[in-house]
Amino acid sequence: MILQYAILGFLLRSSLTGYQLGKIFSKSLNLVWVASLSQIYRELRALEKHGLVISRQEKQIDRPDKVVYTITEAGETAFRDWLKNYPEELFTEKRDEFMLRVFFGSSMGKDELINHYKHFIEERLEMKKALEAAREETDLLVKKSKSDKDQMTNLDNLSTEFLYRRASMSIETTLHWAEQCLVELEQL
Amino acid sequence: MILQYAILGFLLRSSLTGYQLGKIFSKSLNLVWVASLSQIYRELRALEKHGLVISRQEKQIDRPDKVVYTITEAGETAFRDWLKNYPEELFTEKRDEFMLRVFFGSSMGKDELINHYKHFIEERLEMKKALEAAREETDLLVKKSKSDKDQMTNLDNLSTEFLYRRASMSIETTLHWAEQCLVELEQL
DNA sequence: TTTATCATGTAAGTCGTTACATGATTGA
DNA sequence: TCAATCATGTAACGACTTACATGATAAA
Repeated sequence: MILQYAILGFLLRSSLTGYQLGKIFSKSLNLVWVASLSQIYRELRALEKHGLVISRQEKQIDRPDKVVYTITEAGETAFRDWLKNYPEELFTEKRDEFMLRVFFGSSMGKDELINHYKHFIEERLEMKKALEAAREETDLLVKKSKSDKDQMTNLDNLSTEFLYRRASMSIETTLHWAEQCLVELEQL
Repeated sequence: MILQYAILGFLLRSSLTGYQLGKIFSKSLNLVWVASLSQIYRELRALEKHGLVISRQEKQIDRPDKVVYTITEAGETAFRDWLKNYPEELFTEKRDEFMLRVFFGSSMGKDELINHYKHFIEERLEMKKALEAAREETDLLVKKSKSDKDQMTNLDNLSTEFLYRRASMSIETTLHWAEQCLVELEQL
């Protein structure tokens, strides 16, 4: 289960509660791998059953007690093994409702199809803005926490940059595609 | 359930068995929406329970009997309703193992990460070839079945063309991205 | 001779979402 | 005062995959 490795990857950096993991997922990994809280809680229990993480209860006065999970040596080994070996088959989901609608486009009228493309383009433009905002935010964080010399010299920041770049390029391409489709449809 | 609408969309063109639907899915819709046979059989039964399709048994001597499904008027209405309304939220899955690995790239060594990118690029190149082959095949089919005048003048062929174009542009962008990442990694 | 195709399905299990439950604190 | 956040989970359901089962024919 890939989600388990993602959790281990975060726990390798620091011990965390399920709730904190949920936050981290939605903030840093939302473009790449979505995970709901209840999923995270379940996988944490599964990981503990297999001895890849251990938990300890922490009492709190003002808030409910929390369960902090720490990666074990076995967990670190499992994570590193997974990470270093390129898999025979990469997990990539491909279920795209918009493309399905385009596929059945001839069952729509031309105007309906055009309407679909316009909506789609609007959405991508908003996604583009949201992505740029998120990117600037992480840039600020990096600048705050690192000296100028360190910037972009380590794998961590470079990988984050690559990730944003891919998301951005992907949206840009999709926009070009949709706009071109729209032009050709309207010429019809 | 979106899969049900996809099934209805095919049944609108002609009556089919579950097995035939499975073939059609893997041949024409594999880029867009994957569906396993057992899923298709189940959804066909669900559709029949709701009166959107009807089945009839057909006896065969040489082969096992088959169950042919036909769309009903209610089914056609349901499909057209779904198709004409752009949804508040498009279903798009985003769980990408490679990006997850890139995200945790700093937990790998630089060489391992480079190795990952090289594998990834290899795979995309193969996907590109496979896509071009599939495209030529459908082009041939279209030329066989249609006169020159009809070509690219109807929504059906145009939508198919759009679909391939998107897949092709997407692979191309991914390739550029990965190659650029590789260059920057190796400069490090 | 073995593999692929035709044709149907069941069963078990995994993965994922949504709803429910509790209850204090903090900010608008 | 209301919503949001912190913090933990359970329960139920829905979607999807994989393995199993059967058994004929035709092509490599």
